[in-house]
Amino acid sequence: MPRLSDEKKAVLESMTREALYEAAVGILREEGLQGLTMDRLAASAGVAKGTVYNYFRDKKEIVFFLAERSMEDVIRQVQALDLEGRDPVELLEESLDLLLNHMVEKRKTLGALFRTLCEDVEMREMACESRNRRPGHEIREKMTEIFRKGVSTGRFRPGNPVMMNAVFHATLHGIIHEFILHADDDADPSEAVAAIKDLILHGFCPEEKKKP
Amino acid sequence: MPRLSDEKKAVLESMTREALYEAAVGILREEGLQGLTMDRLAASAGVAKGTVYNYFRDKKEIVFFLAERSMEDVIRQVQALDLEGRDPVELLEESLDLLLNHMVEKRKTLGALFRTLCEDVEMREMACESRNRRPGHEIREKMTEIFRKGVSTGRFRPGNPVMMNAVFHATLHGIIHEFILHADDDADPSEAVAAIKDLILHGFCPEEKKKP
Amino acid sequence: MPRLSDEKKAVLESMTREALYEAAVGILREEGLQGLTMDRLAASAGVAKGTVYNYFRDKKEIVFFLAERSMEDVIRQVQALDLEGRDPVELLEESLDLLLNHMVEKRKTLGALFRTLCEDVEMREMACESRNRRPGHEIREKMTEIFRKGVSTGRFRPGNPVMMNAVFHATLHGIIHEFILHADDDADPSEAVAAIKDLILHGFCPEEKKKP
Amino acid sequence: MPRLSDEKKAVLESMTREALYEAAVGILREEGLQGLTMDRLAASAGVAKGTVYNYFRDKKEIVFFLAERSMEDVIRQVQALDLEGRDPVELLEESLDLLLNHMVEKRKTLGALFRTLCEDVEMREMACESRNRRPGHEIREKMTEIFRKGVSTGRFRPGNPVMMNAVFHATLHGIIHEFILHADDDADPSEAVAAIKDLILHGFCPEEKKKP
DNA sequence: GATGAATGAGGTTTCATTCAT
DNA sequence: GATGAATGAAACCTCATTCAT
Repeated sequence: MPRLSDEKKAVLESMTREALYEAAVGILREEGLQGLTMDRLAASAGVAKGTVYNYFRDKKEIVFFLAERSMEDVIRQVQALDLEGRDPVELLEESLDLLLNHMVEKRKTLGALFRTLCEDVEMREMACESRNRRPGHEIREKMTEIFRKGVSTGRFRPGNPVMMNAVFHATLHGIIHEFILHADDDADPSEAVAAIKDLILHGFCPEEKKKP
Repeated sequence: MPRLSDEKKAVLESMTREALYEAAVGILREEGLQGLTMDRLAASAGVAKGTVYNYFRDKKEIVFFLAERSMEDVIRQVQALDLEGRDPVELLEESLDLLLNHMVEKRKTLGALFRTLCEDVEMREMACESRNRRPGHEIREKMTEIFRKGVSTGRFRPGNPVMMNAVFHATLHGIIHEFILHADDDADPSEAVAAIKDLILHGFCPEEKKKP
Repeated sequence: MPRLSDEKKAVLESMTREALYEAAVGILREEGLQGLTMDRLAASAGVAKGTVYNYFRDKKEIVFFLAERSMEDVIRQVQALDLEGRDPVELLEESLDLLLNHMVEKRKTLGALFRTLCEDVEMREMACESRNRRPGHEIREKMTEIFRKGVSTGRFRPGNPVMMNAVFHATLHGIIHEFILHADDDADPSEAVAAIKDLILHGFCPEEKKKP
Repeated sequence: MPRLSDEKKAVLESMTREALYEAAVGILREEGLQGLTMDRLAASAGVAKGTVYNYFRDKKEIVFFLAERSMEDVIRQVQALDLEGRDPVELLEESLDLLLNHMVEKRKTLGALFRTLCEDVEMREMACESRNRRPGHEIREKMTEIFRKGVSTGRFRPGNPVMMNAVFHATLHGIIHEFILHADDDADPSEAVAAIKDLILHGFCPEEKKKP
């Protein structure tokens, strides 16, 4: 019967992990990154301080986990995009939609995470150590492909696809900070989203017909 | 007699302020935001810790001062732009040049400042309390005018000028974080700057002739 | 049937005890006393943390066990010395050889143990509670006999044998700390050993002929 | 009038230092090294925790300070010994008297300190980094001179003076631990002291006439 | 009996701010 | 107005021990 026991354990463990995730996200939303202390996190998740350290080596690992966890969905969605035989402009628009929706939904969490990731020197180095640890790198890679295709097929303006991709992400990054984060919680972000799409699509793709 | 004494005082005071500014910027550049403690600031400026508190109520005020001080130049430059009888597209490009140059020059300082300003909940509220306290608001206002003109004259794409302005600043903000901050100190940012200009100008202004 | 089962149990239990001993000694050797945490001990011995507590009430008991276990050999050897009809000087030298050899071999372990035993107030009291719990007390008792004989036969200098014995052990104790412990791992301790023997033998036994 | 002010400050500072020293010694005496936490030290000295860190960078520095401070007297005394034209045996006895008296007086403090110094890996390295930082090194150096003289003049037994010196100090070290520390607080240590002197003097100096 | 996740008291250190001189 | 020692809240992290499975 060890099978059952193991399963139970796994379930319990994942429950605690989940509780920690939820608690952390909640704190970020309400009090910002400064409120995310180990004490508060433990209390908010309903576990002892030491327990948190059974799940994460240190605070940095928690932020990493949060980052990865809160991007899981959108990473899957972007990765699921089939590039073959598709118009790069359409692909850019589709992925932009995915990303913007995701950002609107998780604005607070993402905002806090990006800031943490940028802020902490050690953490930035950790993230850059291996390309693969940088949260969201999968998205960047997929998008690079789209930019490459768009440029090579002439559907995008000429330019270095890698640089365009970087500018693209920088823009999204800025949007999170400046825009969504500062907006009132209840404000309808749809107008802003439209303006951003406009900038990006016109900015990268030459005139002609875009999705009306 | 009191007249002269007052002047002396003012001069001395402004010298200390200046020393504090220089010291703070130096620390930010070398050690990042985390290194900016009151102890280090005072020591680096060559004054006592208590003296810092004679000039600034608390740490937040210092960061505010830094923000304002390090944008003074570019604010003046942007404000000096004469909008009358000029082509909005040209104006957009000119101001973009001003802003990007400024950003490249002061990347480290600005990066640290923006992050602080975003991060701290209290500080954000303080900044929003009165429109006028938000550092750089003068630039935002001037740029809004440009966007308004561009849209109304048809030189820019149709849209809400206020929203476009916000997207514009968000993009610049993102650029600072993602781009300039992460780049190696010695990396030549000119290619990135070009890509950004491309995005912005094409993104906001309809095809036709742009500055070659 | 129960007989066999009991035996099995005993064997298993002693195996675990042995594993714990080996693991503890290994940790002491490599990382010093600070590395000896219950977590590391359990992991290193290949058992669960809780299991350790089935074998030892608490951490202090482990250190006690280590102390006793690592002196077992030398205790047996010293106890095996036949005092009857022997020259006390010879006996002193023989037992000194035994003890010094032992110390050189197990310097790291013994060093860590002695320090722990000295340090912890509770533990010291526990050790003194009953004479019999003090690790190595058998050696002390045997040596007292030798000193008694040596003094009463005039082969040793006059003095209180108990006090001489205490000084003798204190010296050995100091040697472990200062000498063997600090020496490089590869250093040849033979010169030091010779110097110690010299001090002890000349110090306790009046001139004449010693083992050349 | 800055002169007076500076003096006052110096006095105040040295008073706090003194208070910290006294408090630390008191804690060591009563609760052993484990009781010496920053919290307790601060409370016991009547200052805030942060204040302790204004005087010592970290805990290790405190222990170092204690070590140096509690050996100051005896270091001065030993250094004051005039080696010229004196009998090495007499010198050995005199310095031994100084050291033993000192040890009897400060047994608890010294015991705790030696143990700390031995125990902490980092600290041991710190002490050994430069010969000069090892507390008490002045004594060791002076004594080496005595041993050198004693051996070269034939007043001591033949042998490597450096090694003899090391054995000498190891013995004293062991004495502190085993002997004085374990003895009841009220016990008269004079008999023990006599036994130690006997061991050392006979151990290092060949028969003949010693101080009666 | 074995397991190892949970516990939480306790440790060290940092740093913005105050205030007597 | 300048000074900087004192403050103490608050942060992160460790680890011996317990206990439900």
